[in-house]
Amino acid sequence: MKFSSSYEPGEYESEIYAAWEASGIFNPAVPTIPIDNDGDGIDDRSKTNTYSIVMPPPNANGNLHIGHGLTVALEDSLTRYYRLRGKSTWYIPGADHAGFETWVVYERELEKHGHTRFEYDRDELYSRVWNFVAEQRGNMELQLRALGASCAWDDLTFTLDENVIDRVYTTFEKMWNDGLVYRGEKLVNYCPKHQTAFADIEVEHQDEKGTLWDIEYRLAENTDLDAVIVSTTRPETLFGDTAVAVNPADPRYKELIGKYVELPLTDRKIPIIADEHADPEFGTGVVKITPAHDFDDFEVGNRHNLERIQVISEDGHMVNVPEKYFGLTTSDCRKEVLKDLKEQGLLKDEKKIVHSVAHCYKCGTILEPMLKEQWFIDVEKLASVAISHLEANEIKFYPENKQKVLINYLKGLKDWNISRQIPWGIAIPMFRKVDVSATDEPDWIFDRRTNLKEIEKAGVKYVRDEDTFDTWFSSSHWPIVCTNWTAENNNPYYPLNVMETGADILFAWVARMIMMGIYVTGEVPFKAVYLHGLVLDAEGKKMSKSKGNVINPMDLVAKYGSDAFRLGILRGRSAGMNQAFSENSVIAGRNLTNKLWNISRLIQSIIDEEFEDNTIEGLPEAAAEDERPNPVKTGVRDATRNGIISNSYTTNNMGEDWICREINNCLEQVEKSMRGYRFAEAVETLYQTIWDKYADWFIESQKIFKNTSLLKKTLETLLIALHPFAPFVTEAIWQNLSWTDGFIATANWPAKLKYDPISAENFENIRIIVSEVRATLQALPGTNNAKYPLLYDNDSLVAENELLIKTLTKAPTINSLNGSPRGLRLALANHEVYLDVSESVVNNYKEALTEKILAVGRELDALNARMMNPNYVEKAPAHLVKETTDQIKEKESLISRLKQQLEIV
RNA sequence: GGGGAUUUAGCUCAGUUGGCUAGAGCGUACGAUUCACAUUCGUAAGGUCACAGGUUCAAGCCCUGUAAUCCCCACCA
Repeated sequence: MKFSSSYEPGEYESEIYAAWEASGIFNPAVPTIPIDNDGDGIDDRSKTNTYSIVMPPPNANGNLHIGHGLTVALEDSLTRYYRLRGKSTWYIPGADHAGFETWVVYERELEKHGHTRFEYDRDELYSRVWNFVAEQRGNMELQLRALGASCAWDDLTFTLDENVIDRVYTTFEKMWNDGLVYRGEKLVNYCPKHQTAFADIEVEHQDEKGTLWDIEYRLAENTDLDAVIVSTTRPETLFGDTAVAVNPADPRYKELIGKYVELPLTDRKIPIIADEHADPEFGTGVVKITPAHDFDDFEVGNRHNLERIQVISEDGHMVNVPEKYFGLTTSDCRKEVLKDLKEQGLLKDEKKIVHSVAHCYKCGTILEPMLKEQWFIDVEKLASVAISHLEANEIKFYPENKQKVLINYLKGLKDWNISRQIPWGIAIPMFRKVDVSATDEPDWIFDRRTNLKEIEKAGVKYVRDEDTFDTWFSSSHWPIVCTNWTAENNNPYYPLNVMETGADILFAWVARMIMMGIYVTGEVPFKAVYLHGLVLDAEGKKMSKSKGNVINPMDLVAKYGSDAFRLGILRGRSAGMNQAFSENSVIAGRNLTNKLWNISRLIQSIIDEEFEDNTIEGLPEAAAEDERPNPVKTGVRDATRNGIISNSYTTNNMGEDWICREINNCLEQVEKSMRGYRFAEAVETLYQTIWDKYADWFIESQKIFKNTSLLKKTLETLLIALHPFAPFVTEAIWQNLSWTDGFIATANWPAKLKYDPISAENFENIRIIVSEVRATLQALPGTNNAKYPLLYDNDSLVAENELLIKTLTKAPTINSLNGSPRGLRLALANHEVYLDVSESVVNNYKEALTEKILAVGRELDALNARMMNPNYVEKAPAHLVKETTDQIKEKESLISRLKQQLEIV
């Protein structure tokens, strides 16, 4: 006996994964480079059936978290399903240099050792981080294997691989030539701690309590008013004020437009301008304008040609301010300014308010709007082309509504800042002219030689821009670089069949992949997008380190097995929804794997018994166990795909026909669910079929009538169907069964089973009878352990299945009454089955019987009411009306029988 | 301000062109048993499908409105 009494995932998982990997079955069957074997000049691969999917690359030096666990469960189920369906599947793994994330980790590391980034130059830092990542790398790859990800490891793409950088530079050059890249001085969100700018999308806004101060700005000339009051939450920025604005339609200040006010604490005079930005309803209706430190004011400044005075430096200290305040931090400066304003009587009021404040998503530092020269992508064209492809429904979205959400986002998209002031990333391939005398040469040139700090072209010297690309700029090329798309080859793996990723990066990543995919290849990069929501803790709360409710997927894998984790995390989950997750669902998954294991164990023992019987009768002995090729042990497998081995089978009784029907339904349901990306539904269907139908009814009935060919066939079918979701246990069983061959991972998806539908339907009656016997036994008062003989009268179905019914109900005996009823008649409309109990027991059951009659009566009333409605009879489909009529007959017959019973008592 | 979603059993969720006498897992209660599996088997309880209208022979599902919860984007001097 090779099957132990329970499934121990730890004994099989790593061995099985190693065997899969070594055998090469995870590599696509169709080459990923062009071929033309038939010599017709057309790439043969474009004629084949491919399925491609790329992994959103996990951080190269990190560990997988629960979201990765979900991603793998989803993507690998798809991959394995389509592999079984005969497609050449290519699941491409990746690793992310995770620019900013990794940089933050490394910078902390530097700090720990008493260093700062400013002690090193860019190239030095880059190679230091590279080594740091190299040392840490590999954990997450092992974890992906533990989760069963059937990806093509040879094709793993790292976001800093040469081909990635090459492709990114090619695109950037094209954009530069197309005029989609420009260098501009703009306000950007800037983290003073990390000293880098961010894209709008990386900024986290939080509502916070703050103070709104009213400050008096005195008029510099004589008018009706002596002064105006402005309100601000950031008094320290007043040194950067270059105007105050009023709304042109505001009658209160009409006369003041064009006049000047004295800027407090300075000797500057600034103009009063008219701009729509000033809201007459807000505060006094007068607003100070600080173009260098506020996004709205920046716009106002552009409209009125105002000077931009930067008063906060990149490391968060005051500059370009009166001596007294110079060099202070912004918060110290604020205190000083408020104190001084108060002394001069210019601070008029202060109010507590709640306003939203921009924070660094990594360190939480308040972001400073900072005036900087950066590289920007003009997104207008890219976005509008993307919108037209989206509106043509070239990409199917799961959930559907995200398509609209994405279009809405693209419509309002602003130019994209792609410059980052951190060394860990892909260098921006732009060089600035240093020789100012070379007036004919452009200020900036594109050049790929970013390994050099300085280059010379046509005798002119240029120095490299020190900035790196926003990681989303390079990762927007992900489907292109992972599939090795080129303009020359007609790559059958591009576009991807599906892009599966988190709904939270729809804008940051998916939107950009679509824009870039179309820009580079002319085609959308994937045919479908499946977005998963957040995995929340058991209480529905977001997981976070600070809350201490983080679930580590690897812990669950170690405890219950990889399959249990996958089944558990898929359960009850649907596209785009944030959903709770608890260990319980993993336990349910573990129980299923164990159930399946034990089903297989039983079936194998039945096969073994038959085999022994046959050998006794002198049939030729099968190959000894040891001679059977075991790919898990040898790491080698037959190159041919497996067929289903047990193709010859027949059904011999109703239970067998019934299970064939149920398995067919299950297969159909799974196929349908997978087409619609309804993973939870597929898992649910398999769970029900394997447990409630196969084990509880079919296997139980097979304890009486053994049909080994059908047992083999049905077990294989269910194993294969479950394989995409529970790859390890199904493979472990497959390898342990005596008659299977090769890997289940490359088996063929099962065909529908043949069966007799009438016979299958009859088995439902048996199930109804058995269930009624069990329920009645439970309901009989005071008869907990009692077993009663079964009696029946004039019932051919029961007569033919005496043994089966007796076994399933655990009745001591079952006999025909031959026309003289006794005992308790069961509540069955079409069958006469009795429990052989004494009159006193029946008497005790009277109450339950009455209740039952009432219940059936209520159902009957509802049905009758339906039929009384002439509109129903007239308008409802005929088959429904007939169904109702039949049900009425059945209920009536049941009631009359139960009433008879009651009368007898 | 703009956009998107959710609300079904104690909990987590299914319920796909309306046919439902509303399902599952977990949990609960009662019972069983050593025979593939106690990671088991059997039985049961538990729901005015958020609320109010409407359309329809028929509404959990479609329409209108209301409430609660949540997310994203923009803005908040």
